[in-house]
Amino acid sequence: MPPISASDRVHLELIKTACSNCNLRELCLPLGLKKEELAKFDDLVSTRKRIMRGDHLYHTDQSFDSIYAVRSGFFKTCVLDEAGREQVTGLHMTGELLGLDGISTETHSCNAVALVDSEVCTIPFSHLEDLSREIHTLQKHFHKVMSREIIRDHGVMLLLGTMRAEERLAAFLLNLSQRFTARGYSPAEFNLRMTRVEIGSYLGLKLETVSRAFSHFQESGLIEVQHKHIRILDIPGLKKLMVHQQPHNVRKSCRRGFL
Amino acid sequence: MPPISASDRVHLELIKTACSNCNLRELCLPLGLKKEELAKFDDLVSTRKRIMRGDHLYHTDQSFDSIYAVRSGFFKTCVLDEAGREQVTGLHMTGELLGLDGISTETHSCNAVALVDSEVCTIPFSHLEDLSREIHTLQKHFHKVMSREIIRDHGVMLLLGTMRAEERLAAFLLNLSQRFTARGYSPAEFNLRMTRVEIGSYLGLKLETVSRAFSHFQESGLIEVQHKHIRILDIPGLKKLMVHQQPHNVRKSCRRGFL
DNA sequence: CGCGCTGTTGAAACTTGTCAAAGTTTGTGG
DNA sequence: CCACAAACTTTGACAAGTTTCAACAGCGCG
Repeated sequence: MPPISASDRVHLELIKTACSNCNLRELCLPLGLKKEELAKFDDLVSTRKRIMRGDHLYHTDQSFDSIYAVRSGFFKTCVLDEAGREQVTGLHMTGELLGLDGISTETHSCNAVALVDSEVCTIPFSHLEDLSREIHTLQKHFHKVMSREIIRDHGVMLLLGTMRAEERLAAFLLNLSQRFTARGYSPAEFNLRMTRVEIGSYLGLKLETVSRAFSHFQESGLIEVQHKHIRILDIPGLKKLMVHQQPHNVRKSCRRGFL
Repeated sequence: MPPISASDRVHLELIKTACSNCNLRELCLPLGLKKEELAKFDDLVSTRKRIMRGDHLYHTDQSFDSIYAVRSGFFKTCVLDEAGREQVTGLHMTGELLGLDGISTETHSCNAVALVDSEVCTIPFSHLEDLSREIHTLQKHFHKVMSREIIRDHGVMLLLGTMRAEERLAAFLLNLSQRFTARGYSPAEFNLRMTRVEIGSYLGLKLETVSRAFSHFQESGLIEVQHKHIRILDIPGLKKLMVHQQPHNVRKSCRRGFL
């Protein structure tokens, strides 16, 4: 929690808060807006917020009024059950939207935690609804974003429901790789921002299993692991793992992509 | 596939298609609409469709233009991976919306299959978007429905990621019970519309495991099973299973509900 | 009436989880 | 800037849970 200097910084950065000159425009909510529409959108997204590593952007049961776009950094969202078991439901990087879970009950139903020092743009939801009644494109795009989240969730269900440990980790790495690529980073080399426990929680595995799978991938020459730093050496090899590794239930037609 | 009589039936039923006198109004999309708004909504939802048991309402890769409200019957949605493994992503009963997955890419990303003879109301999506720009309440409610779907998905992830077989089945039965109750049916007694394979696919288990869990619940006096007919004898007992059955990782605070 | 589909049950195999110990990294405070 | 503690990771051995394989029972349909 930065105490005094924070407000200074916020002032400084308000200048850049305008979506119209944000380099994430193409990944983020204002995608496809015309110049004058974008100007209206700029008014909507007026505040930016800094979240320090380990801090919550919001908690379960906290009242909902805004969604957030990740401006920089990395977040996890997770739910807890009655027994205190945690399930990581998503890992969110720049340009992605957080908080959609809160719309339904006007109360957040998961926790959003920064995995590194991060910044988010706050989008007051009722304003977004107002504006999306005006701007066709915005309405459409927002619906698509929500729908995309549902599709992503289905991919995770497929992963959790049908894949074995190493397939899950392969799918996870390929998915990260693809998302880093979309953001202009290397597809093959990146730093994990989360711990083995968190990866395990996302993939429905224990940390030891995750660790063993990493080690095994390394032995197989598929990747190089050094703690949180990953270099993927053989993308096709990882992909093959996902299709071939299962024992013997090859049926029917083949369809959807992973994750 | 009903060949000739179908069109007759459709005619007959068009009379009742109006949402304004549909008894599912309170569960379905037009929830909360005023009288005159409801009239507009009636125009939107003009066609109803019959889907016979085992038939698809839509397929993966089919182009998207409408969402559907289940008027009667029971559906599953499922995704297939490259290897042909199926994951059931949802089981949908009356009043629930199908097809939200298609909004994102304007192509469906899962299969929707009727588990019994069913009827759906077709809601052309672009019309829905038009109307929800006019009718505030509709816009808000639609967003809530999508958000609720995301929350449901998180619950399934929690189930798949953290629960053991019997906990999953207990959660599943309690969830069904609750949804039947919301529709005015008995909380304790119902017929499963899906096979053990489908239950297993939804819960990330093999059919044998599902079968064994059913048998075990019966031995424990928690339920009575006769093929697809289920009678729940001990709801609190099932709930206890979900919290107590895990070995020994009780930590932290407790929060979210199941499924 | 029998064939196929669905469901049940048992035994063995396999995958992942659990427990434990030791090694590594990171962050903090001196 | 180093040292130490805490957090994280790796690895092994063993246990537990789930899947696999197989055989059989029940129901429904032609």
